[in-house]
Amino acid sequence: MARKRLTREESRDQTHQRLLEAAALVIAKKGFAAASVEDITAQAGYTRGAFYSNFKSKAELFIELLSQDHQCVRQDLHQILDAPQSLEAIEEQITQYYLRVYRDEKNFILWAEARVLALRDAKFRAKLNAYCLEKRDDIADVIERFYQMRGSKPPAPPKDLAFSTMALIDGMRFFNETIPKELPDEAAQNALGVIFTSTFFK
Amino acid sequence: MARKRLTREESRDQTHQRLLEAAALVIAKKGFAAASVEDITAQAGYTRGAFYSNFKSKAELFIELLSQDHQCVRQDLHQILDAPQSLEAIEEQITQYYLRVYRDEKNFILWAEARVLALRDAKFRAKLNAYCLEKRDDIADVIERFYQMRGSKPPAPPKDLAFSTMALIDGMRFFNETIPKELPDEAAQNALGVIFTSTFFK
DNA sequence: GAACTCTAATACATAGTTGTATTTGAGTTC
DNA sequence: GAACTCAAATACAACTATGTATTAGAGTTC
Repeated sequence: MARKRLTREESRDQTHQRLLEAAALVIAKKGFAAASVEDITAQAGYTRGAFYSNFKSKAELFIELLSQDHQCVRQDLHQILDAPQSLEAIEEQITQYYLRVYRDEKNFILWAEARVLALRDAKFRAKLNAYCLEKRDDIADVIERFYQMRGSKPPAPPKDLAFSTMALIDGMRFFNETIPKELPDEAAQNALGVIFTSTFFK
Repeated sequence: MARKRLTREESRDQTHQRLLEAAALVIAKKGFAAASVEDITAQAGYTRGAFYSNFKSKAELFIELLSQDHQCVRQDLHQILDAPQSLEAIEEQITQYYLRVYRDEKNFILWAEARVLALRDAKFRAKLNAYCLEKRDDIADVIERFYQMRGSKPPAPPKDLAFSTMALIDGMRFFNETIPKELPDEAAQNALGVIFTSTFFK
């Protein structure tokens, strides 16, 4: 039960990370605007002093939180996609990967919060857009390689098709979350599948 | 310049409506959570007394605001779609209609706010879902009639396709709003067009 | 037009939030 | 181990928001 005696830097990093995790919980639960600094630090087991000593503002904390999730998702995605493979394998792996991400309710809510915040905070929007474009480009790469493998031409610029894909998935995820009864997983996947198939495989 | 002397009911209705309009402005500007009752009434030229005399809560006001917009949009849509017409005419009119709705930034933001609020307020979500399903059914009707006219079978249940359509449009609208530089109107429309075409016209 | 009624203003009491200024104490340096 | 440094706690002052209770005054009723 010997608890390690932390160095100052380790201790600070621990606080920093705990605050981020607590913020994820509280923001998902109450929403970004309604989540007070007090709420976040209390959830993490600290007082507000810890917050102001670690972050300049709530928005800054939030963007760091999103950054971490973005990097995680991105890394996972690359691990799947970077090895060259067959069309069928890619399809299968993307589906599997997608199902995994799709299930994570907390992070889904965080990104939804982030999007509305981006509508009115220009600085925040700039950061978020950067992540968004990275993701788009990753997806556009896949689409481009996909069409190359098939030897056909994409029906629109791959980057635009990538935006469409992201829009479609996010939007469906929203309905799936708020009206699960009317749009169960199977229906959502089926509808997505139809559109993907007809767009990318026709 | 003779200002009409209003009856009590007229006066009350006027206040009610003005508060709704002011709320639309303020909520779009600051977000639902950050928009205080004071902000809203001040914007309308009243004090908080007017608010509490007209609404039970901010959420109730908001849902009424959304209801009005929903009914407007719906009525407009029906006016276009209810008269039987050719495939080409429908396509053209939907495009025109869509472009009009697509432009309205304020209401777009309001619905985005509404969606995140729906994630955590069950009562609010129930109301919003009702509007959402009405819209889905309207669109599903169009899709169904569309395939009947063409004499082919829809590739998925029309209601699910309707959800996809809504998801896609909302999602693209979001990118178009936050990253207009990367996704200008033409690109968004083009990408949407490709997906619609390949899904519905293949 | 006097008594009445209801809408919106005002007053009030409470509670929550923010950021900074200051203090405390655990880690660091020598 | 004494002096030092910095992360986090605490204290503080200003501000904002909420809902209700009460009041004022414009419409209504007779």
